[in-house]
Amino acid sequence: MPHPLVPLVPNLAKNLGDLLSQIPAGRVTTYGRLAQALGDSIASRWVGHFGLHHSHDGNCHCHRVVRATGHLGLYVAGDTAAKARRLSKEGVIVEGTRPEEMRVDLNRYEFDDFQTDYPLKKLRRLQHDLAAKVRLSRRTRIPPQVAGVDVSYTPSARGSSGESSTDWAVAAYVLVDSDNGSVVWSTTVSRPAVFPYITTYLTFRELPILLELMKKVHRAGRDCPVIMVDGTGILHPRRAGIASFLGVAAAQPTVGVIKKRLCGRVDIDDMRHLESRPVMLDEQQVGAAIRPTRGSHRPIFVSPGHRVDIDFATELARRMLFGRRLPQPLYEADRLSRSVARNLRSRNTQ
DNA sequence: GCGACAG
DNA sequence: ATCTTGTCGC
Repeated sequence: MPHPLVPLVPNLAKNLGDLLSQIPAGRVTTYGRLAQALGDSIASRWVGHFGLHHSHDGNCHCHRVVRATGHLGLYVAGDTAAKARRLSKEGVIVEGTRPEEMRVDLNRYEFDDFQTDYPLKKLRRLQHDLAAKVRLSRRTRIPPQVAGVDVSYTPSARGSSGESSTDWAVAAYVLVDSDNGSVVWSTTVSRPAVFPYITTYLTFRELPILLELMKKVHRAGRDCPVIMVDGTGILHPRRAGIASFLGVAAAQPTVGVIKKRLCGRVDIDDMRHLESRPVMLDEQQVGAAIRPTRGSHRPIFVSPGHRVDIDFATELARRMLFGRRLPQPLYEADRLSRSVARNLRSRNTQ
């Protein structure tokens, strides 16, 4: 039985292709405008990446996308000068001679009348709905075993003709003994990665494969009382990181751990080894920063996913460190998923 | 100049 | 996340 969350993930590449096809000859738009038409300007970096790596043919309108400054930017089917030639042929005046100076007058040519249903807005709605289901339950007992999950990727294999193919995702689940950090059991799952990485939308890239992984874990009778996730929980602009999604979807306690702060404010000056400091977001504590090692002052950031509170999430992360920067379940899940992804790549390369 | 955003 | 060589430091 497919999970209700999975079919709701849109085909963002197709949505973007549809938007591109709407830009008429003689007009241009910007990467940011396209991202807004998708529903969130934060996606503009992915739009730029898509512009340079999508499967391109002669009918594609991607040469009609320029930077917010009016500068032409890069082109998938040649250099910036080739992009300029195509625009000139369509009646757009390109100023400047050196490629990095070439620009168009956006006041004159910008097209922004997109027909769209804003797919990323719908995903934000899903995040708000999910946040309302999160329960921050008090907990004190560290269970005898703790699980960690992480996802790695194979670089997309590029054919000699230059067409790009889909990345493959590899998800790993590692069960660790909480007294000594040794690996008790592990498993992995692989599948194509369809949704792109867009910050604050990581859930829609990785939740489908994590749910498939959890199904496999359940069939093997290896469910765990608490799962650590390489991603954040309520430490998220909409209080709905991937650890919260996984916890609610799988109805299990989850703890989110990240290496780089996603949002919120925290004072990390002069932290002592294993000290923790609150991460605040809109006057509310959403997690904690922990200095995990003696050597580096660089903290990790922990937050509740579901069915745990901030104190438990913090204490669990501390207890699972065993001297490493990352809690042992996540360290092992990272190593395993990465090594399987590496082998997948070499198999596909030959 | 400011802000800078998981994997 | 992945791409990447040597280099620096314990």
